[in-house]
Amino acid sequence: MLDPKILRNDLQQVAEKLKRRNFNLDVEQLAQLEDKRKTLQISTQDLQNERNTKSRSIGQAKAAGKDIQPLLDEVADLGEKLKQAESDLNELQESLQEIYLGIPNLLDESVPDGKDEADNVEILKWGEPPQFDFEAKDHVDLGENKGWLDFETAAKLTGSRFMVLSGPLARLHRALIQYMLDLHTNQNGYQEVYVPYMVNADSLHGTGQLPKFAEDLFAIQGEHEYYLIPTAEVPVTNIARNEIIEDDRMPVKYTAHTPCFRSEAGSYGRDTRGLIRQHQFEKVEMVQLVRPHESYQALEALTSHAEAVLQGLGLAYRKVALCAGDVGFSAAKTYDLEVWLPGQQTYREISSCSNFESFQARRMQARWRNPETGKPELLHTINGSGLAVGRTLVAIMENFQDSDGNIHLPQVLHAYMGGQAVL
RNA sequence: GGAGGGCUGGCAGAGCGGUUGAAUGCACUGGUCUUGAAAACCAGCGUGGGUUUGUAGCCCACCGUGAGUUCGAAUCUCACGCCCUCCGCCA
Repeated sequence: MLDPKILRNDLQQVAEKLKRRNFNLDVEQLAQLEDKRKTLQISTQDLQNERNTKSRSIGQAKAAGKDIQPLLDEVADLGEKLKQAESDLNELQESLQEIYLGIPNLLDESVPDGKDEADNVEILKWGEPPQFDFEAKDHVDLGENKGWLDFETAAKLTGSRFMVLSGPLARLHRALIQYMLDLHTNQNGYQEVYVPYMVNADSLHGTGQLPKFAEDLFAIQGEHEYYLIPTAEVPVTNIARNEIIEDDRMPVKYTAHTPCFRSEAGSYGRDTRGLIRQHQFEKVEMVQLVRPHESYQALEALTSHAEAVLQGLGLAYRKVALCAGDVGFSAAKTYDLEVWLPGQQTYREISSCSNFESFQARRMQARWRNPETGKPELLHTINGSGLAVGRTLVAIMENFQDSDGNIHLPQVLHAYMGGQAVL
């Protein structure tokens, strides 16, 4: 959520900035509602003041043993008027809130202009895409030929966009998770956390998935209104919801491995082959809660932590800055890391690292105590994948295949595979 | 699933329906004292919002959440949520 104050004071300017993301803010409507809110709030508070004052005088009169009937007559119709005013104000504030919750974050000035992912700007390339003297297979062929990757059984068990891994591939999948967590905890200074895979609606409002993106989520049927997490970002970031973090604990750096569940409602035709786009996938996530003036520096650091995973695995990738039209709803700035996939002859997203500034923190009321003022202030939230495990598995299979369809594992994984170097 | 108990400021913990936004203690901040520190003493110390050029003043709201009773609710009623204890079941 944006700061309501800037929406009031610089509405025109905010609308101008939002145009960069192709978001049209109805300035006229907002200004009108805001105007109404102001008068209504003032009159309501005046009535409340009147009620408080008169009630107090009734109490005093009663204590003094005076007749309070005349005073009671005086406030006879006040209750009705006040009730009406309060409910009008409430209604108005709710509709304002609804509008506010639907407004995306303002972009950082460094975000390049652009309409969609085609306009994203490449920042750097790392590593060389491998050259094969044979026709490179994609991960589906490689996995199915070995009998380790099975979409048909998954379809029987559940439906489309699920997979069954078996044998060495299932182990490699697990090994990747261990490798990533160890890297982040041992070298990058993160604390590992284990969190629920189901969350309530408040948490999803906090990080911005609700109310706007409900169709992307799986909701649980039953007595509780719970949702399967679409990313660990939701439970991990919400650890700070309604909390005030003391300065000596800042910055807070969490990493977590969780499954992620996405309905992929809006992408029926895309990536139907393989395990690039599944309803259920594993991800190792990094989340940082930082002091506001340090957030952009932290975004660079966090992105480099994700890059370290790719570098450790020896996978060629590029780093792109998302353009204005492609940055997600809650983010102010996002870097994507895209790994080279020989099977597709292209770079594909494997990590997304974003600075949300105070956008999520305001929704969550996640604050830190600024030692300079002694006051609680909204903190900034940063997160990024480090990495998407399923896609990392794809990258390993496709980049390190040989002409016989064997997979040669990067050195750092050998220990996690019990010494095995080739699958 | 059954039976109880509880949710008050950073923490602990009071609170007859009427100047209670809330005693007291701890913690914290400033000051006095001290060579310095501690102790002692004095003072300050919640959050959000409105108005406003305003970190001034004034006003409003907030004692788990939401409704209700009342001129007036932290205090009474109802519903829900969460926590704790005991019994049952269970990885």
